[in-house]
Amino acid sequence: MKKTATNTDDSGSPQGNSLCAVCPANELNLCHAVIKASWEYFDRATALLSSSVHTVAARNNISSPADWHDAVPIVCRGWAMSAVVLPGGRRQILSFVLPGDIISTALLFEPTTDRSIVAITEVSYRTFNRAELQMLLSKRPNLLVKLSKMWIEEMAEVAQLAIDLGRRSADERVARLILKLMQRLGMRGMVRNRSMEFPLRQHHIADAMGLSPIHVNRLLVSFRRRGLIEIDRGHLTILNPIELRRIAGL
Amino acid sequence: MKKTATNTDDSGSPQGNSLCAVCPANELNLCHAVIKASWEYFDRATALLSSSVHTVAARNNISSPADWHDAVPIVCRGWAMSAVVLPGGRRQILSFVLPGDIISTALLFEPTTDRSIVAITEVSYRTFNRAELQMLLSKRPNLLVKLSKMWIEEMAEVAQLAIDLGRRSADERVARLILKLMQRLGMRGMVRNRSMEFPLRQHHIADAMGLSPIHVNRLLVSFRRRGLIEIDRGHLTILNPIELRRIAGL
DNA sequence: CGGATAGTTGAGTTATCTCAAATGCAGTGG
DNA sequence: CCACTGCATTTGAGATAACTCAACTATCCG
Repeated sequence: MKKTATNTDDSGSPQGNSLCAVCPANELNLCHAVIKASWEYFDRATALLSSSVHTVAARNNISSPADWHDAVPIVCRGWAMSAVVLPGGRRQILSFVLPGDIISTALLFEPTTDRSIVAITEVSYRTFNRAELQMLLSKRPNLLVKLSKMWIEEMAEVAQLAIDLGRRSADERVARLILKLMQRLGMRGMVRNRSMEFPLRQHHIADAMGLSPIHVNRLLVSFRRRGLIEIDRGHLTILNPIELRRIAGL
Repeated sequence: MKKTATNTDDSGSPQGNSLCAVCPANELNLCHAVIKASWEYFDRATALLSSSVHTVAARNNISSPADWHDAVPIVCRGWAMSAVVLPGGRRQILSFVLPGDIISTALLFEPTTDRSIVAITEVSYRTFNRAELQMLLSKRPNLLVKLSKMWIEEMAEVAQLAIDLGRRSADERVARLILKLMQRLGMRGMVRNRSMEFPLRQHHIADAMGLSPIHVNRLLVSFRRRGLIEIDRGHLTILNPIELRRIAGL
């Protein structure tokens, strides 16, 4: 657990090729944390906070349901997932955590969570002291408004998941997942030519969308045969966005 | 839209047989709002707020996705549901709103929501002025902590729904729904002898649990045949809680 | 009585799952 | 360089949970 004293990288706007204030240059390829409006504020503010950086190998746990967190973790690099494990080996992935995402907004207020956070790729994340963050929140009412928006958005995403799982077909779900991920990565400037990094295994898609991995396989094969997408060496390209959106019901 | 000026019913503690500070005696059979810790505070505070009472007949909309809300509604009496309608007539119920529930925590901060709120029974609800409520929040840091807990709980419920829909069998889901509703009503003192008011139609259960109404029917018939529950004239009784919990996976 | 809403039951269909086995691929160690 | 292991993907075959359609019954309410 290396600890960096204070973040000295507070160089200007986070857009374009500038680096994220949350992550020093040598740790981060792109700046993502800005994608949510709220983060503009955090970005400026976090330079004043103490934080520490951690790296976790693919497949390793970042946090378990029992763990106690005195710090709030934010992902700088890599993909993670937030999931719940049920008896019988069943698992439901509740969200994929992309660079710039706070791992769970609830951790801003509570030191524990009932979810497992697992790294999908190698993940670097930075943790901030909760007490300091809360202090910051109480001092700046603006921040609170932004936080509430962030929270509402997080809630809307889980609700959307419930809707997908409850009332949409397998095709629809998988198409939506792909489109959503591309949209989220797009906001981070991590999409080029409708192509994105795609480290998910088929069983991740299955556990996220409430399907069996075998069925996910057949769906993906079918999507490829129909010329909708292409998956190649960890990258996914959308070949026919119009048709894919139609299937997704958008 | 009748409007009552100020709530004059601020009589003592909300426990026991006393009446809820939020709802005057003649509108409410029992006091429920206290079940969440946060409401203890609201109860005392809301006597100072202006509010108005509305009544809506069963099946009628309380709010539509497009509606603009300057006020935050809280249910005093009756059951409602919060749902999203999809193309193709599909519908996902995201939560049942019971007496004492704020209709959606998000409405504290945002004037619109993407959900339909529909009365299941006749519903009385009271709306509070958002600006005043927010003022109150900013003045009392304690309230904010309570609010965050409330919010985390709401998030956990939606997440639990997603888990149920994604990774649990139909039996499991329906058993869990029944147990959860009884637990929630129990906290409000609305359960006697494992029996509760149960105004849900089978299609409500279906839309909440991502099933077809016919399948729900067969499940309920089977539950009854197995001596697990009894449904009679709008009341549901759990006859064999141990077995029902086993099916629910608890 | 009639009309609306809800519940029940049967029969047949289908989306999705489970089990099983084959293939490919990437890393490891001799 | 090869055998070996671990993981992911693919494909087949059969099972089943849940769905759809359709008809019948019950209940409520004006």
